[in-house]
Amino acid sequence: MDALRAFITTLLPMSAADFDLLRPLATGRAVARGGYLLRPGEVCGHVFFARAGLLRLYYVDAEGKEVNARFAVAPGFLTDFQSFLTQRPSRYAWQALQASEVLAFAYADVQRLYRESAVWERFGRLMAEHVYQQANERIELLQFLTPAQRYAHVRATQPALLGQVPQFHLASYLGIQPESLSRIRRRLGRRG
Amino acid sequence: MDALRAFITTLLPMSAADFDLLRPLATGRAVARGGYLLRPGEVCGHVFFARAGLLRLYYVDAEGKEVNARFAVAPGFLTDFQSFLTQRPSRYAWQALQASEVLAFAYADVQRLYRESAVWERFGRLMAEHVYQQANERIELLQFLTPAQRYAHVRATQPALLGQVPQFHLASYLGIQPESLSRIRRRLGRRG
DNA sequence: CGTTCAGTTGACTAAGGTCAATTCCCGTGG
DNA sequence: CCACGGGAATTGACCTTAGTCAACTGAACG
Repeated sequence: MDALRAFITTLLPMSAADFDLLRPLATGRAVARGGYLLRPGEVCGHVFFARAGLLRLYYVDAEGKEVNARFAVAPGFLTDFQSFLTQRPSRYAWQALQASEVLAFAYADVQRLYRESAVWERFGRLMAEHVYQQANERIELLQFLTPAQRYAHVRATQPALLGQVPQFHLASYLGIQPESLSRIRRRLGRRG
Repeated sequence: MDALRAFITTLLPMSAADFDLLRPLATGRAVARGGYLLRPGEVCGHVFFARAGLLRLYYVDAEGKEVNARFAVAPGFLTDFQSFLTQRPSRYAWQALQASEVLAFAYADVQRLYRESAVWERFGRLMAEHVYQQANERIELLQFLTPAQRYAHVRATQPALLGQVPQFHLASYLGIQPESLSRIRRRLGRRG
């Protein structure tokens, strides 16, 4: 809970009393390596806060291929925001790449919290804005950079990912094939 | 103003009194074809509501090439949300493709409105969530579809754009060259 | 008319995809 | 301790697709 409080405080400082409104809504949950927090077709009913572990969000395309959309490293929030907001079935899956521990917050609880607390309503806005900015960075990564530049960017900005995420998962995240990533790495030199 | 109220109501129904909090913050502005609401390097100090017209948001990449990020058709909101939220210089430009009329809402006014009105704070959250969903659709367009599929998708979901936006601007939006778009159109057949 | 610029077409290049074979890495069991 | 097995990573050969560059067409406008 302390990690959660610290994380939330970076987005919006709040009193202990305000934070206590959230506390009873949390449900702990452990996910084994390979286990799922969300499967395609399910409605994403929770926002999760990862206390420990590593997970991937992936999409299954028309040909049945998995395409990684993002990775979540603890500590941090994760959800399918689209499915969560609309309460419609998700086309994504959240799978643990390493054994992970999360806190889960249910949709109805979150919506009620928004209604009952101006501070949390504000937090909701800041969170949505934060998530938007992440999405925006991903758009710029995809639209303005070549695959090699995208790899270099990830290496520069999230070097921890390179060590923790298998290369074929990273390739999918970058929008290329594992073979291509291997060749890009050779061209750029293996430092990092 | 009526168009604005109607647009806002689709996101969050609100009383006339609540809407009246926004009314005095609006400043009208006309933009000639080719004119700018925002230039690269400027801080995006406003949220705009387009009452009439057509505009494009574009990015200037490292080689000086313009890449279209999105189009705004009236009625609708437009801003560089990233620059607006952080109040840091934008790397984008908003340019009118057709003579346009907008209402402008200044950053300080919007932030004050959030602080002073729970309804508008909520609207801010819903707006951020809405913008996030748009960003998400764009990510899916870029990451999961081939250029030809992207064109087909735009043709299917925003057919009005095809008639109003010059083809070379659309190509840039799709992440390809004008010559490639021309060939894709030939391959798919020119219906639409 | 002639100028201009978007759009098209063709020839060629470059970069990533695909498929198959091989090597590397690491954990397991003898 | 070492041999083996299996998935990940790499490499090679070839294919597909978009990019590039240049020429040409066509419609809009003065």
